[in-house]
Amino acid sequence: MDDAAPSIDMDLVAEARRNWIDRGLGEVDAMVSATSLARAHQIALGRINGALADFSLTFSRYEALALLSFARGDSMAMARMGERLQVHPTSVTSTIDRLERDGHVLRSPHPDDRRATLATLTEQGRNLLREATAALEAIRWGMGDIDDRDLVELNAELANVRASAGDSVVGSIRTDAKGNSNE
Amino acid sequence: MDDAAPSIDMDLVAEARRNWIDRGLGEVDAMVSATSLARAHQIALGRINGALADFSLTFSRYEALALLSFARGDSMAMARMGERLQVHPTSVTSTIDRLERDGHVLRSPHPDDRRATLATLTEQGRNLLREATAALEAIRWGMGDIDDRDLVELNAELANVRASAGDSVVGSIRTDAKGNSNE
DNA sequence: GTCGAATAGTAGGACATCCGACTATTGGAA
DNA sequence: TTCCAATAGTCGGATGTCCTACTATTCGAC
Repeated sequence: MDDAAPSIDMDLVAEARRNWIDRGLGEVDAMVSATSLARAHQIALGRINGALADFSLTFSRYEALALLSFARGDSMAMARMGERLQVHPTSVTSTIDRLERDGHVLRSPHPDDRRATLATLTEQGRNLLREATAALEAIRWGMGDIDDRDLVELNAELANVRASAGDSVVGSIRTDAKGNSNE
Repeated sequence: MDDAAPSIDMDLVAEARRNWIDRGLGEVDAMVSATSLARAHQIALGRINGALADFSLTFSRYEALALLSFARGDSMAMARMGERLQVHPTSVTSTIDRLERDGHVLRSPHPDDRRATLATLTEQGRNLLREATAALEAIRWGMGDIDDRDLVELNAELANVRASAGDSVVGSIRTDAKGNSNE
């Protein structure tokens, strides 16, 4: 399981930890967490984008397609997409621009609010989404060979981070650190 | 502890999980992990960059400064920086460009290899790094109010992801899921 | 009803990141 | 010694993300 940048024969996170301790700096566990989180994200995202490259998609665009596919009529106002995807309105504009350029999405005026614009999944976009989803499943969404039990534990730990930011977190209620939650 | 984008009163990860199950799609735990990982990273990075904005720094530039501060002579060849930071050579060029522009780093020819360029921390860069580090400690590197025990558990779970990518992982050796490892 | 605050979308700019291509230099093989 | 592959750094281009600013529209207060 090697990918996402050839790894040096050294634990970069442990290296950072040692350097920090040597300097007598504080919040070492938090520093290590932030570092690990960034690296793990880089790894997973790299794998995901690698798999999606075969479809000329990126994770951002894939997420937008998936979101639309779950909406009534396969369409949604762009502002609402930004809320769901937790990105800035200008990022939605950018994402929809490219999806529309490639024929996966269509823009249309909102019937009840002339300020709003509806983004609608096209038939082509729906088909692409189906194929891309299969590809992501095939690579287990970039989570490597980690078994489901560990994934559930990981989710529980990550839920702490999300909860600390005020995110509503349900379903992943902290358990006995054995990972037997998720309704 | 609210920040990093006002949270909707709904667990977006749990929402995704439900949609996935409703469609009968597979690898749900992996999908949830990838989604949680992305969100947690977004939260932590947002807090970190928010704190660093007071110093006109970004996390990328901060990491480069910190890396140089750990090197002999506060300097390092750019290619080696790319290896340590796990980023593309062009990203190092970009990062050093801005750090040099702001007077935090200096470029100089490598004494033994005329192809290479050494990046060296300036006195100003060293001082800025010290202040920025204090600011990051103050916000616990974006990890919110999560206690150290949970952070160690989180690190252990994230180590699985890093290890799955071939990263050398030591120090964070999996424990009894109680988080009492780290050498 | 009218007017100002709030909302929706976009343009322009700054950053970070990757990729491919290109120049300069190094180093090992023939 | 010569020559080609590998390495170091940069440039240009594509994406994604955020911020600020601006236009258009909606909506609530007065």
